[in-house]
Amino acid sequence: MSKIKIMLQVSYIRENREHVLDRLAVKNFKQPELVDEVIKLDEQRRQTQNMLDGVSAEANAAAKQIGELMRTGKRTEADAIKANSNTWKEDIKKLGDQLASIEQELQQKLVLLPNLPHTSVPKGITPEENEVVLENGIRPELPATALPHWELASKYNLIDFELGVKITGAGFPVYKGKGAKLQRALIAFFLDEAEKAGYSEVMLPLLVNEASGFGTGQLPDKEGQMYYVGLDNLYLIPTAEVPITNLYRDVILKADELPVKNCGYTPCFRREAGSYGAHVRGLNRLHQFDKVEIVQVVNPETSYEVLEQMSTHVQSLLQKLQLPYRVLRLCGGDMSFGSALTYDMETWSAAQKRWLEVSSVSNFETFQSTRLKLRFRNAEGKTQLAHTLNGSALALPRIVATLLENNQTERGIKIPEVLVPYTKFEWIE
RNA sequence: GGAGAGGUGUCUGAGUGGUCGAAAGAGCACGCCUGGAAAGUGUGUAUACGCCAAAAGUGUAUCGAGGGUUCGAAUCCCUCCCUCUCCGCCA
Repeated sequence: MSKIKIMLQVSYIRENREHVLDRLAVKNFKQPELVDEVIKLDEQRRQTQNMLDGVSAEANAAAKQIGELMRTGKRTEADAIKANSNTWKEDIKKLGDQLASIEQELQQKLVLLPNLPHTSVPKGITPEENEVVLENGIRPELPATALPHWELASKYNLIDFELGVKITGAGFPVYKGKGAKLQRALIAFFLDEAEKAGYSEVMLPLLVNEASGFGTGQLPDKEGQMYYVGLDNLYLIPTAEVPITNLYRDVILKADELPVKNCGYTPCFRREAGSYGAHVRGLNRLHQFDKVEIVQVVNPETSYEVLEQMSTHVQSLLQKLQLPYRVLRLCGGDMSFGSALTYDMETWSAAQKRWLEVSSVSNFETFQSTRLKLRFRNAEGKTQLAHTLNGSALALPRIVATLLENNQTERGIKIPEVLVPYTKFEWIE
């Protein structure tokens, strides 16, 4: 297993110490002292390498000389130089070990540093401090007899949660009849829309290796959130982001290959350890769910523009489904470890009377590309880290939840027009 | 699961101890040739980390990973990982 090194960002930290500290504070980062520790270790690293390089250069030159002398038969002179070799060897070994352990320590600290938030990220710690960017659509007023989606699911025989418990456990629903068809319709609809927006579809492995987990930042940070297949040392993907983005691990793209735009449908598996209670009923929080993901690899100059485009795309889906939604700009404390700026899209669940997160669109800037070693050749012909972005477009369960709840009528549940060509039925009765 | 083969640069592929960061070809880039293209032809074409204000330059490391032998390792030895082929099983 090759070690994933993320040294690429060290020089940035060294040269922008104040800015790094300033940004980390917005993310409410608890160990700012790590920054100075990293800078100090990097200093030691460079010193040590300098010494090591010097000794190695001497030893290399001597070895070359010995070769020359041996060829011309001057054995005595060769032996004289050989006498020095032990000292070099010891020094090289010693300095090499030292360098390795410094690098390892540096590496361990570096992975503890979250990505720096963008300047537009609001300060804040709790979800309540997220900034509402916009709200769109009309929240339906339902009669008092309106049912939450889990009751609708059972009334119309769409989803069987108990059967899922029997065959697997809680959080693994069984979709039946029109419930199953609705899943398939949504997946096809989302993929078609993504394709129209220029994303090319990929179908992917649902299990990934350790290197992939590190590449997108799930490891080591969120190890406990992934299902792990110990026998083969593989992880079930928590999102298609992982296999899609890792397609570009260890890749140097040509400038004209950017932007890379991919979409993919996969089931997603999340252990969701520790989240139980009133808010996880029905489809609100699952261990397995379906999602269409969009991913872009772009030139850093355009990444924020692209983030807006992706946000617009996700919103267009919600508009077409006629679901009331709002867009949040996450505050520093609520953002994920690797993100520089995240928009969350939430739909209004009219029976539960609360907002449900259905998408999260993020710009990771170079956080992932550093780990992935994902670069492109810029106009000057030099390699440069690309920016990566991804977003859900969309995750199904909460869409289904709001769709069932908001569209319930006395006759049954009305399917949004855009979906009818996919479901081939207009009503769930 | 059993047996065998193998992992070299963007790719194919040579290389069994020094002159090897690595032949040759393909691809790609730029130039010449051409009315234009093809063909032909010339040149260039890995990455990271140091040193240097920077460019130029230069040092070090990297031939799956790690360790060992040696003055010197792509090449020899050990361990691990991965891929392929055949057999078995199988959607």
